[in-house]
Amino acid sequence: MNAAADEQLKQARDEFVAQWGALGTQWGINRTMAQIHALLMTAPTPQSTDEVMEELEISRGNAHTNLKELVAWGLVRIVVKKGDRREYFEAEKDVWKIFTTVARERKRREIDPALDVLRKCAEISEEIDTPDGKAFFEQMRQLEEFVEFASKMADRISGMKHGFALQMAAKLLG
Amino acid sequence: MNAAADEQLKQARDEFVAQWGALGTQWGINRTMAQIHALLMTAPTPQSTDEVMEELEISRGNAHTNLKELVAWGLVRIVVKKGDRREYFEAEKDVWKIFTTVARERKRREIDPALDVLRKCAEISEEIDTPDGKAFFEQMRQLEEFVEFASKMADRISGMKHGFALQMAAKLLG
DNA sequence: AACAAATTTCGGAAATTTCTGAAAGAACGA
DNA sequence: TCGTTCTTTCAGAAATTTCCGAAATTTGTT
Repeated sequence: MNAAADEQLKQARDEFVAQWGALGTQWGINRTMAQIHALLMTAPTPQSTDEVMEELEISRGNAHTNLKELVAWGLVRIVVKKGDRREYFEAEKDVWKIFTTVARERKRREIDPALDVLRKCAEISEEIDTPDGKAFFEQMRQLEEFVEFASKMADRISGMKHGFALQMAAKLLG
Repeated sequence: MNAAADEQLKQARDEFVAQWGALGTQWGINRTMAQIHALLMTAPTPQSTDEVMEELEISRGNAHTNLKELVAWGLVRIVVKKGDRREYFEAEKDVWKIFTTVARERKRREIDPALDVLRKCAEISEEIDTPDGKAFFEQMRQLEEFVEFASKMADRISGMKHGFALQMAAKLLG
């Protein structure tokens, strides 16, 4: 039978989960969350909290917190099976959807707060009537302008359908 | 006199440095590094290690390590003044250059390693001849394809001149 | 060479983040 | 209502990251 194949697959998935977790750290998201994401992206069926705990050898609290965090990001859905009170978790597998979701979320968490800071600093420095003051204001204004631009681009791109994005990219890369 | 204006400017800069530092944490880079970057981006002249230490109230070791890290990123240049043995540090202030530098560096640190992982996982799963094995391989392949695409886009965009990027963006946003 | 001034390194401390394990809180059925 | 099963929360422990301070090294001067 294909017990050998199953074993190989398990090894490959374990490798992916471990490495994806390590990458997650590099990206500023926590290892467990990245591991769970990798696990669910490659799971043939939705997984329960207990299955995730067992697979990754982590505590219930840890599994729970990170699963819910992934749900909050919009990368994972909760699935309920009838006749079963447990929640099961299923990851979005479409790469373009994953990308747009992450882009939207990172915009919200990284770009928007930066804009707030820059606007505030531009505002409080606008009136300073010295050369250094003007230079500071100008720097804030330029940063603000750029981040605003980035914000709009992020909205645009993450609103695109895959096909359209590809088409645009082809023009860019070709 | 403009002692009042100077005081206002100092407050505005301090605000920017503090907030930019806090944002840095969100972005997965360390607070001090982000603070130094903010400080240098808004400094009228290149600053010495001692000036940075004093301004941010941090140790010499910390200042040194993070200054050199910023230099390694390519966001800060070392400047030498004649008749002075000290090194001074000056940040790139052009927002487009900052952006392309960060884009290149993040590609190198985040995208390229992910590609390696995905290629390896695709390779070791290619031969697995079961439905789940094929599904796993296919998922790896799709992720790989997408990340490769992202990699090329990053190269393209970070190689652009500001004017050209704006032009392209106008088409996208307009 | 001897000294002074600056840079670099690094062991351990401090701060922050992440995780565990257990208790508390819901949801549901009997 | 009571018991069972699953979910959620959270205080303290563990792990990781960041930082300090001081010693070691390098660079340049006399």
